[in-house]
Amino acid sequence: MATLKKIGEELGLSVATVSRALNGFPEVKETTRNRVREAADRLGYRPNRVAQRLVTGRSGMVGMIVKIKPDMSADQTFFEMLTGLTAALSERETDLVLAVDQAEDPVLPYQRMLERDVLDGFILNAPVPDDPRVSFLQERGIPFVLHGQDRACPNYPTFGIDNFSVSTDSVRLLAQLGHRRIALINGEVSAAFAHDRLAAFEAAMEDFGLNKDLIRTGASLESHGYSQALDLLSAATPPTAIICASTVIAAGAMRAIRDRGLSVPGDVSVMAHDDALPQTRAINFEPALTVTRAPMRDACAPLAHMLVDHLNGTPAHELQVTLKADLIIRGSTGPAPKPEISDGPR
Amino acid sequence: MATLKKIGEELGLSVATVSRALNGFPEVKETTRNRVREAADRLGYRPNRVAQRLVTGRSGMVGMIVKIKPDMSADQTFFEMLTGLTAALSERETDLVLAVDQAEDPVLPYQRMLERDVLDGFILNAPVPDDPRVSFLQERGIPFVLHGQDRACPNYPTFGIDNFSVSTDSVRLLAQLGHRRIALINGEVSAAFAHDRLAAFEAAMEDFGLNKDLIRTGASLESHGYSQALDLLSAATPPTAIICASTVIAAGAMRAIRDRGLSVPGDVSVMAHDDALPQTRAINFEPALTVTRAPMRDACAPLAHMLVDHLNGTPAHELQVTLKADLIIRGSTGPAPKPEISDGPR
DNA sequence: AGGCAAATTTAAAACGTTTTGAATAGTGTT
DNA sequence: AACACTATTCAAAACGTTTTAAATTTGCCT
Repeated sequence: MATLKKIGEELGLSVATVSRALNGFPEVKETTRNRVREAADRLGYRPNRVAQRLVTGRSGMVGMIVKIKPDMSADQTFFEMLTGLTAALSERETDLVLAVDQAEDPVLPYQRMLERDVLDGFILNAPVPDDPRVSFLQERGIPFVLHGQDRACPNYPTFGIDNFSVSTDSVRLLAQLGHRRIALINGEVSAAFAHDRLAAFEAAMEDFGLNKDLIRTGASLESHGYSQALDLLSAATPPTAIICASTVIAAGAMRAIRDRGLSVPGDVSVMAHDDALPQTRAINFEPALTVTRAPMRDACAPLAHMLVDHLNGTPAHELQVTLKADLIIRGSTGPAPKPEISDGPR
Repeated sequence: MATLKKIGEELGLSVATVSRALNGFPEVKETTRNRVREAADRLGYRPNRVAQRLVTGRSGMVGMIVKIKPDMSADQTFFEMLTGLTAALSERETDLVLAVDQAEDPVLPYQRMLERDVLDGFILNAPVPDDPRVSFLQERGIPFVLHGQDRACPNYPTFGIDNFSVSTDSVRLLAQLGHRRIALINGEVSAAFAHDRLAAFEAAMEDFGLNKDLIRTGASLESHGYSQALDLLSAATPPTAIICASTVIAAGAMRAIRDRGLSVPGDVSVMAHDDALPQTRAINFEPALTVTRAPMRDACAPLAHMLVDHLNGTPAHELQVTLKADLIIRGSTGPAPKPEISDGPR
């Protein structure tokens, strides 16, 4: 293995100069820098990361803890995230150390990982409102970046989408199409994103003077979408439009609508939020699904770079990105069916 | 952070003694060792892994590359493996660095990972016959452990199951039950395990003087099991027993048998090899599935420990384990139906 | 008490890098 | 030719550990 010393001996230079030459310090003469670069290339020099880390006090590793479900499966997006994160982190000379969490206590695996290891920081995902992991890591001063959002004005880096606008845009679109009875089939409200979308849905419905009583919550499963939609449609005043928290739920909802002998969008408009799950593509729906869209995979690179930037000293308040979701109108939404007499407020 | 130096100053000892005391060297006096241990506990000492690695020349990280399918999903067992591996590796103070492989060239991701990083070794899984990754890593002297088997007499650590006995045991069981027409619905023969099971199936059938022409190969999918079984059963001389490469395939095969109006095991016996996939449990079949069994999860700890042992100098030939699969007889296998006239060799 | 071996401890080197403070080389001015 | 800069390079310390070789202490025997 070529080392700085070897390059120095080769050229009659000190290690200090060689180090600075390669790291782009301004005080080294250009001709020297070129000689050093040439020698480094020729000898196949690669900096010893372990030595770098010893002196800089950093480990070059960040942690992420995957929560798995009892059936040992994980989120559909997990591999996409993993791919994107490792790729982006490797650009910054950073490794991703993974652990799997089966514990009840959400902070325990983080605690264990900190004890065992020299991790520079964490990537946190799938936050719940007032996430205990956030306070845990903040108390100990461990840097992290949160995927999603938890508090309104956090003092830590976050990257997420504006879940309020997801609901607001959806409601506005449907209201403008003349829908009055708009249902929401939400995800688990224990998740922060669902919590925010619910609050925004209620607020938007109120803004438009609409009843906000058609709300269902549960897991992001096809079967949940199916059963909840079926239930909504069999009520005395069924919805004419359904907003689904995910394309998976939308798939179930559309199946329920068809089973009731109704059509999309003739009788019921359907839309969803689209995280771009590889298995359930909104474009492949029949008719193609109208969505608010913010692909999970777009979050990988920003998350990685924000965390490394934060480790390098960029203050948290410069590292807070909230993306607005795109609104993509396709065939699954249309004008509300002709209003019935009993529709309006009495 | 407490360091060796700090503990030494606290007790009036040199760092060398403190180091040796904590690492269990025999030449340090017991009373001293206890004083050091007490001080280390009291000060919350944790060895700086980066410093340890600098001096030992090891990084304390091993790599594993996950191959994902185009739909961004991975093997069903992946999370189970991940859980088991990280747990076992952490016992040996080793981290698992994960990368995701989407490349065509199987060695490219390994090359990239080696360039970028200071990895001590690799865990290789899902080998193909004459796996190019094996020769690649061997050429460069990178230690690794292979999950599964590739060659008959490898000179590297391996942990796998005896796929020959999987087929032999299955064929013997069915032959002893009087079956003459035994089919094999195999996995992709590109995988080493399927290749071995096929070879052993053919050999075993020959040993029993049976025709070995009822062989199908393909992906480990329910739909593959279904279509292949359906096809086999509609032949002129359908099988009376089907050996499936996995429980997933068996699920499809059993569905096909029922769709043909046949019963298990009355008309057709079904058995499979069981890697203990969490989603498809042999015990939950109706009737419960007879299997050769070797849970994937049992491989995690051995793989981890074998790799670390190998890194610590244990020679490869002491690190080669081939487990025999258990044969678990349940309700899906039974005596062959009454033989027809045309059965025997003419 | 003196001597010798064994038991225990120590100082120092090593790993490869970054960084501090000092030294040298180069340039232009008087 | 001496001076004052600035530009460039260097030696050495530091990070925290392991390990080698040497030094010290201890115990035992005469």
